[in-house]
Amino acid sequence: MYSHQSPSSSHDQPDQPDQFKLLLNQEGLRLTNQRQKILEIFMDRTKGYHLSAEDIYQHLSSQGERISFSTIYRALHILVSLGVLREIELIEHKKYYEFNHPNIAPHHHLVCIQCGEVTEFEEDSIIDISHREAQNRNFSMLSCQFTIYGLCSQCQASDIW
Amino acid sequence: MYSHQSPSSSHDQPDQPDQFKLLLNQEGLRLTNQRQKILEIFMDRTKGYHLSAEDIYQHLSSQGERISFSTIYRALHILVSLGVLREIELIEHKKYYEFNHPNIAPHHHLVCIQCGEVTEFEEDSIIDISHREAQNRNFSMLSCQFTIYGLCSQCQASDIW
DNA sequence: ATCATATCGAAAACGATTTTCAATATTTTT
DNA sequence: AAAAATATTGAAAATCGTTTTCGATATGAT
Repeated sequence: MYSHQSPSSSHDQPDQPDQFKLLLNQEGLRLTNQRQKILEIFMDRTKGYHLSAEDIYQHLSSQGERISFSTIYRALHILVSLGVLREIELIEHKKYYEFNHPNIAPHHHLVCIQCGEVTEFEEDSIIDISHREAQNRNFSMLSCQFTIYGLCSQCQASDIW
Repeated sequence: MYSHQSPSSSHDQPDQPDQFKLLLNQEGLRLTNQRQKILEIFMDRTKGYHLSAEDIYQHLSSQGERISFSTIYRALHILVSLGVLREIELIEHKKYYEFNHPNIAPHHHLVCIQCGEVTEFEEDSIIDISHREAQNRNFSMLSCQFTIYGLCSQCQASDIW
């Protein structure tokens, strides 16, 4: 079981885990051990920006943490609904999640269909276009996804066709 | 080889089925009955622009045609690889196909996440942006997909939240 | 403590798609 | 026109990422 006195209560600095706890509690949800571990992975940018459920499972397993896919998927859904994560589908049939830092501008993706490398780019006009097109049709826009598929320079070089 | 006197040779106007046959034959493939039926659906625009495998199955079934999903999926893949159809993923985990009329400019989609209504729009700057971003990163662009998700005017009205 | 509720993991279910495989159809070769 | 080679078919099983079910467990509130 977890310790009674939260490890963060001894700090002065506002503690991110506590913020997440609050967010979850507001919805009657709990910041469990597993959910905390998942959040830690997203906050550690060295582990990648775009993580799939599989990636998370691998990360935690390699640290010796035992977690089930059901728990991972459930946590991801919750975190998306709370606005903590953003869900994107870079490869068909596979969802990726990224930390939804509110200060970070919305961005779009370039995907290499060979090696799977993902690069981001920002482009304000995309959002402008989206808004304009949505308005033209009396749509209320909720989100948009713009993805460019191609071959990265390395994969272009290694391809002989 | 193919029939000696092609049924279209009596026409002056070039016959589309024969063009498809040619296209397929060039790859050692055959324009079978089932493939022809599928093509007919796409050419009849009153049946919708964006069709899923399920849609095609329903259309053919309602006409009394018997066809299996395996055949539909196989045909769709072939037609995409030949450039006859274009594949898009408007809803997660579900692919739609549209006739890839070469004279029609590339277009993008607005999807109502409530009722599923799909509207198209053209916007040349999307392609321009794609090319620019791809070049910036030494990507060779193969395709891009831009989709705006939101609520259509009707679904906005019927929603009380 | 006790009760209500949230969460967990394992395993089964899902849904769209893909593959396998034996039977059938079409084309090409004789 | 038969035989041989090849492509296509449908039914059923397999995939794959994801979701749900369910009984066991953990947490939070009274």
